[in-house]
Amino acid sequence: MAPPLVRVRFAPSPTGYLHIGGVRTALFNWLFARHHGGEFILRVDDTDQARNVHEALQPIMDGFKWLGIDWDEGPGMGGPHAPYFQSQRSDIYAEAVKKLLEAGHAYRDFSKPEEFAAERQAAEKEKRQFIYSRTWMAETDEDVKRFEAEGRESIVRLKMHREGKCEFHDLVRGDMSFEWRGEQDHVIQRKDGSCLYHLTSVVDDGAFEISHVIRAIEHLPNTPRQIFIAQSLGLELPIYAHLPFVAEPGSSNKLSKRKLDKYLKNRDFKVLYDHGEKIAEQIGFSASPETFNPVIVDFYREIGFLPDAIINYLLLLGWSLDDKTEDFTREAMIQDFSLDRITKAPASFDPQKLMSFQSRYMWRLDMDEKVEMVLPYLEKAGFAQTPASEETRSRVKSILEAANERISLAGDILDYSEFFQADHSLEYEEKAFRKRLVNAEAQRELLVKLRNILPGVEDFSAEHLDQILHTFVEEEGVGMGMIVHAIRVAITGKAVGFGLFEIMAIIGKDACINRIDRALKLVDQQQ
RNA sequence: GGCGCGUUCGUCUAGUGGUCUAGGACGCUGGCCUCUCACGCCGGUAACAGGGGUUCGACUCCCCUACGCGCUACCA
Repeated sequence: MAPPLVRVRFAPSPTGYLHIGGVRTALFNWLFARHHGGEFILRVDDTDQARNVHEALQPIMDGFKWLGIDWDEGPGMGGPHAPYFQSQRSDIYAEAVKKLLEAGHAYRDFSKPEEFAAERQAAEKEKRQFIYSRTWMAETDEDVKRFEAEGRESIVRLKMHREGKCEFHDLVRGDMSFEWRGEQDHVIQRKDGSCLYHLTSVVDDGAFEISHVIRAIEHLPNTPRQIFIAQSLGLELPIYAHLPFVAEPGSSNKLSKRKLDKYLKNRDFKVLYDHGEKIAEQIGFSASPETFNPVIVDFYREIGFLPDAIINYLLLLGWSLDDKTEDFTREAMIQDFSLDRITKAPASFDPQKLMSFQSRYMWRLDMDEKVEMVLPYLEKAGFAQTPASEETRSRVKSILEAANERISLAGDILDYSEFFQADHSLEYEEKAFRKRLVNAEAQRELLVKLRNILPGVEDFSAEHLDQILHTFVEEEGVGMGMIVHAIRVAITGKAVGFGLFEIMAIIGKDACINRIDRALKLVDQQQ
């Protein structure tokens, strides 16, 4: 059976984390494949990895799975072109090098690193373009013997064209043209026999029958040398599409994991990070910058983001359908995606806009889904048993209904810990306590009066409490504001929150009374 | 240095020679709603990097400059 017309790949290095920019690249590949009914392949670029590949790959695969980006071939999936780890494909690369050597498109180079470097430096000093003299190029067996007799060791270099142009069409950039003479005789094989990126990448793209290479723009200048390799090997050229990179918030520098400290100086970025850190602290997650960092996908999963929100946001980072559509379901984005609507300029990562997608997606969730999302946070923070009791679930549901748009991240449920704390251990915000109770004698008196009618309230529902409170203020001849704040602070410890009647109903009659009594007692003690 | 890519509101973007006194979204902001906060609603702010062409007409085409970024590795 003929392979499908579209086969694309994403080739991560096993670094131990999934970078948000990488996700965007993978997403575009994935969408392109799904749109065309093609295949998306994951290949592991581990040619240069000393570390434990399996361990370093797991977070990347977990990240993709969480985001709903699935691959048709690759680690964990197998496929007709296995293995999908470059570290296990050395023989294939060695074979390709041999072929290149035999055809005269590559040569053994016996230069010593310092000799080569000296040539380069000389060129730089004279401000002329460096082109290797090929002094130590060995093309015959005699050459090899001679150089080896000198005790030299060899690597393999590409014997690049030195005239003419490399022309190709890029689906995002248009027609591209590079002078061949601008290319170096790149090394493709080290003296220990291991091969370098350009070689392995091209060989695998060929072997996997990759139809379209969709990757970040930093690879654009690499394309001529890769085309050279592919042509020299007699491979069919893939179609290229180079994506703009994802930039730092408010800058055109490429987003990098290493610069967290710097990003934290950006206000919006810091807000996001602090929001996450607050949640992480409460669930006892140790926030190491290696994994807990807004350029890494794990960060978002840990604090309760929705994969769909992240994907939707990333989709619009360098791509748009028209001048207004912003919300895309998976089906819609697969349906509408096309490479020709990709932007050419770098797109900077905007934490605020990401957050606005997240909020919208969160609000739209069904109540049951929301409860399930939020429960693990309460469990980790010690506010609920695992598994949560029916009582806890129904309380959580009430809170979520009342809190409504106030919860954007699943971890935000921890902002409402007052509903899970014991009456005697509730903490009061000092400022609110002073303003609404200690320094508010009239309000306090009203609070005492109200407290005394609460025991007689049979129906403690929000609707009924609404009535009771309104009747109360009417009879007292005061505004609602005179009583609401005092109650809120007394029973939640906080100055702000959602509707007071809902709060009272959720906390319940006994607890409300207990908390009011306790608050009043604390006021006495302070005076 | 050489080569390449890019440049519309603070940010993501729409715009492919006249419909652009440049549209949408996020943000910011004024007001309304209101028991606080949030939501919601109504309104506001704000951009074609600069200079030359081409053209009756340029955000759109060409050239130059500036700025940013990338490649120029026995990294990927």
